[in-house]
Amino acid sequence: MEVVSSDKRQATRKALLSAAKELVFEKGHDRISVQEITSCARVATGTYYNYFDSKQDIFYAVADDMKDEMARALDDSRAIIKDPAMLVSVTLKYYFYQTIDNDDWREFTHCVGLGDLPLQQSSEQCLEDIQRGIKAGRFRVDDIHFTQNLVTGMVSHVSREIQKGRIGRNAVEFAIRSILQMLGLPDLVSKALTQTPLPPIAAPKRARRASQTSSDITSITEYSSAKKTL
Amino acid sequence: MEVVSSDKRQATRKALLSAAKELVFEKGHDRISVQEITSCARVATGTYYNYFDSKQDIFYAVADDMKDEMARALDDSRAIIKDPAMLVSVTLKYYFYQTIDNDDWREFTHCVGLGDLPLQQSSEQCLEDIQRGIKAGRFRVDDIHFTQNLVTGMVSHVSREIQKGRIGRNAVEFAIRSILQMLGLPDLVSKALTQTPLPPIAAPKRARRASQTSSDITSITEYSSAKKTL
Amino acid sequence: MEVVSSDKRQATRKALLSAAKELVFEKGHDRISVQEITSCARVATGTYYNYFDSKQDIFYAVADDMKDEMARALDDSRAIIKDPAMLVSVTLKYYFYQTIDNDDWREFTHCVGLGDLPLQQSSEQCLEDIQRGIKAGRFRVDDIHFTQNLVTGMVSHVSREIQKGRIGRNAVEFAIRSILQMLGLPDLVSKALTQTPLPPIAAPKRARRASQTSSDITSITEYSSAKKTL
Amino acid sequence: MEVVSSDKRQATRKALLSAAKELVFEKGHDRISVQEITSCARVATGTYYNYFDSKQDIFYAVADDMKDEMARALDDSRAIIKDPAMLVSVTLKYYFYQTIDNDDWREFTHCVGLGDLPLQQSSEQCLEDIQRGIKAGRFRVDDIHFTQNLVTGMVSHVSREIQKGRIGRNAVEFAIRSILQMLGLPDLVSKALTQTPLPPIAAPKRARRASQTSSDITSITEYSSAKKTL
DNA sequence: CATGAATGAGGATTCATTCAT
DNA sequence: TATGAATGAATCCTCATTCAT
Repeated sequence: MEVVSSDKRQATRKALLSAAKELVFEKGHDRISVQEITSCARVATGTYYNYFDSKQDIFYAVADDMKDEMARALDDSRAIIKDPAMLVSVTLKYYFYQTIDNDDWREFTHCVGLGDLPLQQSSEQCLEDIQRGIKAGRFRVDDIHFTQNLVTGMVSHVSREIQKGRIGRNAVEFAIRSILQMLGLPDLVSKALTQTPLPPIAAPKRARRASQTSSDITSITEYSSAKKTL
Repeated sequence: MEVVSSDKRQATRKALLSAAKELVFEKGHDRISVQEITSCARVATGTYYNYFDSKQDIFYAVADDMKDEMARALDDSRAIIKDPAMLVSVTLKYYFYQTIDNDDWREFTHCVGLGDLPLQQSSEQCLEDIQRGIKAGRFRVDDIHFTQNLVTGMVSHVSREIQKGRIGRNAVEFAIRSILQMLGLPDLVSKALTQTPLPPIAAPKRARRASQTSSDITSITEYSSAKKTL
Repeated sequence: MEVVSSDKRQATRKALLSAAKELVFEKGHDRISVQEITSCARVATGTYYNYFDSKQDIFYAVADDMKDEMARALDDSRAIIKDPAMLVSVTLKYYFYQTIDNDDWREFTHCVGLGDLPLQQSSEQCLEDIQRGIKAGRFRVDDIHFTQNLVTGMVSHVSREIQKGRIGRNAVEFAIRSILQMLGLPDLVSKALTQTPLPPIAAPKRARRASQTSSDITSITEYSSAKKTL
Repeated sequence: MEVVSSDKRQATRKALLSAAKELVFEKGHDRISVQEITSCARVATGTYYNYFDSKQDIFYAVADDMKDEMARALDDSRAIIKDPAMLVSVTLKYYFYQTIDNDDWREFTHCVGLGDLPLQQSSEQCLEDIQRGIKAGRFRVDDIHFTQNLVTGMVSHVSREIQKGRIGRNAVEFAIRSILQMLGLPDLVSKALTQTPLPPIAAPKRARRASQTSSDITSITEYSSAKKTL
């Protein structure tokens, strides 16, 4: 009974979330009305407020949803990694590149007025990862919470700097290596771990409508391959 | 009398523009009402529509205003440059860095819903620059309009890529060198011109409130100096 | 089974009534939603409509509930009174003072939009009382129904006048005496019965929060003792 | 120009106020929607918000309006009174009886959720009256502000008590006499002034629809004449 | 041109009520 | 009967835009 009800409830909630997500990418957050969301989700206006307290609320929920998607996509890869250091390395790398490259996320956070919010590992999981490494004898840190906080801060900071073009993309590897060193790993190990290529993780993407930006200057996009030489 | 009236007209228009600009940086574009703009500019509500056709209109005007400011700041430097190639080089470099670094512009275009609009040289001026180079015998191009278009496109494209962190900042010099070569300059000359340091141009900036982002992770900001080594 | 079900039914009904009553005294009638009532009564929204036909309905029911409480509190006193004239006298006095002094009732009726509804004996009971007096040979009236109606009307009228301050509180005794005379009692008896002090009846009251009105003018409250001399 | 504009503005404002006042007496404050007010005032919905900030606001304005009416009605009488003591006496008496008897005010404040707000002289005017008496050598008080506050408090308190029927109407004279004594007048003078009959002041009244209360019991209203004997 | 009152469509939010389970 | 999700009309309020003066 609870299950049935819960099922229906979740379905409606999901419908609203999907509608909201879809609309955000069509128009900008402030152009969207609650009525548009509900009619797009094929429910009545009032139904919205059975699930969210205010118009803004749903956007935060969508953000959480996207974060969960990210996390889930990574979980499969994380599951088969035994080495704590490798786990940290892979996880950080994943979030770095998602923050930088996941245009959906960037567009969404901007549209919704969340600014340049970086995609990040939950601090809980980060903490667990560090603790696991300590138990396994691979990490050595003084204050575990402070360390976690610092790691989170570094990721956030470096992501932003890269996004703003103030530092290059290879700063990612550099940052991860530094973090691993901070966790007490020897230099060489840090370096080695960093260079391990990312296992192919199916980062969630929306179906894209053809971007109109590059189409008219395609002949120029060869320059982006220049990054290898720069 | 025409002059006086015209003066007054420009004054009112300027007041409206200033009000709009100021408000955009305080609140987000959609939080601003026409009535706020007019009351901030100390004119009546209706007056607005003697100068602009719609609410959106003023934001485009503000954008143009900011572009003009940019252009004027550059004009002094351009005035003393005789060599067309140098002119192109300096101008492109200026707009590149403005696009990338001028946070006011970025914030403004975003707030106003103009997206990631790059700051660019007007196509007219660009055309003139190319023509001047041709007359002076320094440039050699087949189709002058096509060339101008291509240049504009490249700047736009490369700016965006840098902003997204997909290529490093040094892509700027690379791009300029490529453009100069496209215009028919020999390799060495292109290279030389590119490396000429930018004369100090007083890029217009608003008074900034201290950013709170990096302050709490200052110990980490050393990494941003890493960009030199990366 | 009918009994069990009926028991449960009454319990739910009571829960709703209590919730409604409680909420009325916290917020004003229009601030209360059906959903608040149900959640306060710990039942589902829809359950409400198994007991009441509309939102307003429950407030009438609460009013009846309060009236019943009043009546019950009086019943003990009435039970031991044998003399019909005394019964009428005591009953009328009770309702008079309840109407005037019972702030809960006043607040409630106002909040709920019932206006200045006086607390009154049910006309049925009033009729019985009169009939009993007639059978006992103490009352003498022409038209029993008309008399009952008149009594009811007088109580209602006098209560209101006292509440509006147009006549003093002692009008209560005067009114009762007049009614007794109307019922055919000799003058002296009427007078004597009227002056019989009210037996202490535990008038139902809610727990009150301290009134903040008089506290700041305490030095003045001595004047309220003036009522004895006026 | 200012005058013209102001004229129109005041006209609209007045229309809204009248509409609101009228509607309050038809329905209860919460039954009234802004749209009803505006349509009753024959203006557009939005116009309301050019004059009042919220739905509640207009009711406070109506209250002020009614207060002003009261004050103006009294002003003629006040204008011809030279003696400060007489001025105080007459003024207080006026407000007392308005608070008690003005059913419009009572109904209005209740409907609007202002409770039993007493009609009072503005504290400014009260202060002036006291000061005038002092200058004329008729009053003698220690702290003028404290005295004013006390007077205000007494009026408020006594009004309420009378309304609740806890003290008789004659408490009015008693209260005024006490106040005059507080202001330093000799006993006999106070008494004499108090008994001066109120000059006939045209207290503002709305056209009343026939009250349904007393109509059916008219034969009983003779009892209200009982107040003389009580 | 300037003014500012008037407009009314549009949007967020609430809530009495219904109904399928 | 109980449930609680769904409904959508109603309400408050905002604001771009118009227009008479």
